[in-house]
Amino acid sequence: MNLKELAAELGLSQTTVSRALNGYPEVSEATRERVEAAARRHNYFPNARARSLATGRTHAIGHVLPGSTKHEILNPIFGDFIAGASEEYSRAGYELMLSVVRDEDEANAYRELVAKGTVDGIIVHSPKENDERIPLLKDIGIPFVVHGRSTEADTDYSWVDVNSRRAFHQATRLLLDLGHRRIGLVNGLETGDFAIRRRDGYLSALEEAGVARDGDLMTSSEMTETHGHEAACAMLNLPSPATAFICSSMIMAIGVRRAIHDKGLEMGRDVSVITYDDDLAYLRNGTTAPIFTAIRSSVRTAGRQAAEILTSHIADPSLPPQHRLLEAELLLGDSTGPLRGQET
Amino acid sequence: MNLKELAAELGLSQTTVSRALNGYPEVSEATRERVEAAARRHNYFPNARARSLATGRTHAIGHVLPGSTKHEILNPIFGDFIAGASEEYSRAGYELMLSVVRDEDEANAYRELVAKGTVDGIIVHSPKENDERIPLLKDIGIPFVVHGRSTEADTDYSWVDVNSRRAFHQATRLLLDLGHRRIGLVNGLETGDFAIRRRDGYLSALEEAGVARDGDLMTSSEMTETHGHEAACAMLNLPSPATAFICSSMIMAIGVRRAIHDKGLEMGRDVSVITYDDDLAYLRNGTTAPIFTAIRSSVRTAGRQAAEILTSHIADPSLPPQHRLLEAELLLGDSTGPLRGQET
DNA sequence: TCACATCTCCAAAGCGCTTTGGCTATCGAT
DNA sequence: ATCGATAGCCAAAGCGCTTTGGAGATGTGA
Repeated sequence: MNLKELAAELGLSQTTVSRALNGYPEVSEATRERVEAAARRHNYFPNARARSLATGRTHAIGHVLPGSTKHEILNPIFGDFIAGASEEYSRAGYELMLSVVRDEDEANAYRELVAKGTVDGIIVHSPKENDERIPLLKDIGIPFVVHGRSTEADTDYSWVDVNSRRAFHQATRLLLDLGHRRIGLVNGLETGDFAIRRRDGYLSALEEAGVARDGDLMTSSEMTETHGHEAACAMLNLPSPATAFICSSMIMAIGVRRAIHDKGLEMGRDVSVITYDDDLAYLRNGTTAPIFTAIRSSVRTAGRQAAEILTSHIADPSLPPQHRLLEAELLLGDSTGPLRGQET
Repeated sequence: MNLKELAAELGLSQTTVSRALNGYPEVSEATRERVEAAARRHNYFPNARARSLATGRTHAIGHVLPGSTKHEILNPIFGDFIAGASEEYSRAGYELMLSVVRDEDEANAYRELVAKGTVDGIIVHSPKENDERIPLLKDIGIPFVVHGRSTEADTDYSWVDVNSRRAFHQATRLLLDLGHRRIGLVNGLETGDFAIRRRDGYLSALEEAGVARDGDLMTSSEMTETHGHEAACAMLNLPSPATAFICSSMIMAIGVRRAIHDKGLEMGRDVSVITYDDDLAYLRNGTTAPIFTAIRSSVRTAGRQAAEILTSHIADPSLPPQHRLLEAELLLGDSTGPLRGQET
């Protein structure tokens, strides 16, 4: 069933039917109702491609992710992020187009997406330091929102990000206050901009406390359970072992916990752990009380907010870039305690 | 830059330019090269909406997921599944459209997707027992592939699935052979069809061994770490406690492992654990040797295969439904051992 | 030289919608 | 009775592409 057929059946012109369904005022209430009833009856929906050809708007948002190569892993927070974004998309009537692209093709992927006219806006995932995609998208001139920020980018653009510098500063500070001096940082890949901010927060807290940094207590790798385990094992076997850890994700923290157990130690009593917690639906940090002491910020919320900013910019391209800096909350769980030996 | 402009610049008709770019034979090699060079130079890509309006094909695949409500969690395997599917999509020139839909809207979502003409085919995720979406999609008449199967559906349709009945049978059998009789099943929600098959495999192995089923040793819940932990705690505290566990996902197994440690026991020595392993990129079961004894099947492979079937059906709708039954492999790790007490 | 393929290209229609620029009928005001 | 405004509708153009049905140029064999 298409517009022409529907109009024919109603004995109306296509113009009138179209206007009736799109809520234009120059059609009487009576015929509007008649049209709407017929549309429902025939399960009529205007063809999206035809509509977007006519209007020039696609009502679709592109999400481009790196990760089709074997070596790249698909970020596990992505699921929750789009779940949040989808809340806004379904409200505002947008579709979500997903492209998983090899890193080296990414710039082309954006150009192509825009040239082909498949999307009205783009969400940029996991920006790198001084990410070249930002000037590229500015150049192309399509609305976009970055999940995270790219330091040193000198242009202004919209982003949604967590104040992870502050969060990691705060977490490190807590461990320092508990007496810990050998604090291991189990970070994600420091090609990602957010990982760099986290490290900065960690380092600045150490510096404030007059604790020297130690390269042996800092690792950076893909955020998997096994990497967390390996990193913690190494740090626990140092001549002067780590007594506390800060992890960049729950999954890594789980690996760290395993390393602590392997060593015959107990988390919270012998070794303290604080983890960053994206509040993922399938990886909750305890149901009632938190298990890990954690710096938490919902990535689902971030997704929703990014989508909100983007749809508002598509609706009104003259809007200035918007920023949302989400503050993570520090939740005390059972995985932290005072430095052992100090209490005796 | 659009076709008209490009044609004007080349002094050719739109027809010729279009044919040149689409590889039709009725254009000379010389002009084809000239056209292709100009297209590259101007970064020209045919507008996808216009093309699909003209051809009737959208070159897009729809993935519909339940999960926009607070209570539903987005399946964490989804990321890897689409990473696999995307390999095929980018090869075959398809886009991926994602809809996250509330459960009650799902039937409508499919109808709308098709009526709007936004996709050429659909991948159905997490089918339920006797899922009504299958007859619905057959009725609508759009190519689709189901990830998983829906038992008792009397119609034939394309699917990709793991032989999880056999896998769970085999895993249970191994534990029985090791002497275990109190084997806990920590299953996913048994509204999902795959969870039912897994339970069936577990039960049939028990029955073959003449071991009576025990409701206290079987749980079914969302596949989260905390649910795994809770389930295992309860089963370890039974008057006649579990001595072994079979888990439906790595994440649950991690929760089970935590419960075992909480109890002061050691996994592999005191209590055995076998887990199902989707081979997720961010949750590898060890890098070199497996940590958990596991039944493994790559969900990324499943995604790729589902996409392959779907694109082939779109290319030739007369093809009969296709099925891929993937066999999981049982990998021995350190989490299993003979029943304690029997060895003495 | 002519008839007939064969190459290479083109004009125009059409995909299903929105939107511009009318046109007609009605009604209140003059 | 006339005029202008307004409400309600419509015909047709146009979005950017593909594809049908030729048309002209060139080559081939009789």
